[in-house]
Amino acid sequence: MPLATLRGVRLEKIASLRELGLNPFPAKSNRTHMTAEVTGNYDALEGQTATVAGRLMSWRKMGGMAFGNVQDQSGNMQIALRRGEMQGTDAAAGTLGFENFNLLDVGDIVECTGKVGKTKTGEMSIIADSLRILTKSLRAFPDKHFGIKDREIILRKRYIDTTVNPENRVHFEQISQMLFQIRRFFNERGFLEFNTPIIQSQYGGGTAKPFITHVNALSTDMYLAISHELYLKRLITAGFDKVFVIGRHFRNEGIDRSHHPEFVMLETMTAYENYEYNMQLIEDLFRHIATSVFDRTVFQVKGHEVDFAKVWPRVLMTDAVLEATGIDFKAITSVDEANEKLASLGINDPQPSVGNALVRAFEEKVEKTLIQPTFIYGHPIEISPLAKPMQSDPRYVERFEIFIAGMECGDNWSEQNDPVQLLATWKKAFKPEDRDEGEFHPLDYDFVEMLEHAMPPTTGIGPGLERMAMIFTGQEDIYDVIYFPMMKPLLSEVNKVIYDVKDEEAQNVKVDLLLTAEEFAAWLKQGKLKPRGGALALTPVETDWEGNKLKHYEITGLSNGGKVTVRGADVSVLIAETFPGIEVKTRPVRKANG
RNA sequence: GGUCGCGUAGCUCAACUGGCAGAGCAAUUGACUCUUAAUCAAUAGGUUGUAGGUUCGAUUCCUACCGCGAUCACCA
Repeated sequence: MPLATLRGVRLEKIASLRELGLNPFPAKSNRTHMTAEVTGNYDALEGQTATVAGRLMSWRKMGGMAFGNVQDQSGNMQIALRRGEMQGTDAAAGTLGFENFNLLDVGDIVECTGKVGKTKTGEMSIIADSLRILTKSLRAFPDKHFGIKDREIILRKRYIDTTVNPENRVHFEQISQMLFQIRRFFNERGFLEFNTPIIQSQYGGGTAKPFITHVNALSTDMYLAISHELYLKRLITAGFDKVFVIGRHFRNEGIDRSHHPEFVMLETMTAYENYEYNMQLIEDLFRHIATSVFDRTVFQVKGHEVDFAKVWPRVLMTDAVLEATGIDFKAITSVDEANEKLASLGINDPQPSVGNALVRAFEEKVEKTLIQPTFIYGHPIEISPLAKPMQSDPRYVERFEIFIAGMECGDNWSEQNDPVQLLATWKKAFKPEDRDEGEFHPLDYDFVEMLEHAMPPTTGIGPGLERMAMIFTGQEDIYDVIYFPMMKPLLSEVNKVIYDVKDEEAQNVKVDLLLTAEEFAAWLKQGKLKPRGGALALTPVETDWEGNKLKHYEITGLSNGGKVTVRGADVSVLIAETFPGIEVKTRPVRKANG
């Protein structure tokens, strides 16, 4: 039967319930017990009256007897209903009698009151005195035996998956517990939790492509946070010596099994300590989560057994590379020599500095071999503009990263608090054309001014919570530790029919259009594309495809609500001619890979 | 963004080399007072992701688009 027909049957049942005087969507339940409370305290509750409520997950009716299973947050238990021994349909009490059970469907939210008891087969059940429908469902859940396997449905409509397959709820509950235990861990150590801005006028504290947004009230472009670190440092200067944020981060970059554009990172700042303090702090944090949430220290991560009880080795990056490749980057003094050594490792990708070459060699030859939790420290200063140089060798900085099962799980350093040095490093690294390209963030003079008021010696850690969750819950895809992962918007054809969505309206749901210059001109002429507001944003994009430079234009603010990409010709003149009054904001040329 | 793969009933899956699109569950109707993937009988359910093309004939072959996945690049 088509979905729309199945739904029509349910709508008719709702009408029938109303004819019987029953409200298919009452406001309140009379629940007295969770299902796990009943099954867990059966001996104490046997014979007593209890009311459970939840989703009806299965339904077995046979003449004068019926059995169902009710699922709530705590678990699932059976309800047993017998004709003649339970209340009939009663508008005043809101109860549904046996004679109207054809109006009940699997998937409905129900409430059942009765005696706690066992059926003849010995299953703990509520022997029903009465049944109420608390919410009538309009759509059928997937088959309870085969469940839901379509990856797209699992990701787009996770509520279906975690209802039909309750075992998939478990690791999300554990992730919630992890958040609680992280807060407890830091609170117990005297840290204060702050909220820092997500919409920031400058993005800083890392190198990443930002999401750009616009604040109408201030008529200015702003950025979604790529990091919260610069705000934590302002708090340190303000005299809050131990602070942390569980912050949402947004990076407009690639998506894969360990990267998601929106993610959560724990960031801390501790004054009057250096990076060595943090090594101990994060080691303790992992151990605390392992024992408090999971009650063990050994975990299976990507097929490896990882033990968080052991002391984590601390290895200099140069030593790690030396051991793996025989190349001692400490002894290398010129870029050319470093690149020759790289080439000898089969890495034909010349780097701009000795430090970059070291990191390249490390990523290629060492990173994936680090299975047990390991600290790699002493990063080259070229890639660490915010960290303090090591006293023993100023080519390297007081910084460490954590690797577990070949995955980077945190980046941490002693913070550079010399404002003159920092500004010099920034100015050297910053190139205006790299702005918004993820190469380096813009110069933040407000931050430098803050440092000039003296920020005490400080250190911070920044483990990504999704990766931590993947390690502890055994998930190998970041999409499985994010309940609502990012998906392209989609309005299904069947929903267009059911909800009577007109094509023009549906077009608002579609995001991107790809048009040739001729098509674009035609669409403008036909009035298919019109500005939504008073301004349009135009971004020229230059694509380098095997040496051929191609150019296209991305326009946002036209009536389809998404991005219009036009190939082949400069459209700014055409737009200006078609909409004389419109303000066209031309953004800098963006470079993309072919 | 590149490359490769996938998309069939509400769900899980069939359909050989291009030849009448099928089954189980769910749904509807009926039987059944201890079932738990309840059982039994009957009925109904499809624009094969969308739009084109090739062909006497397309779920199958071709093109474009939409969505998802894998992988590479960038990044954490």
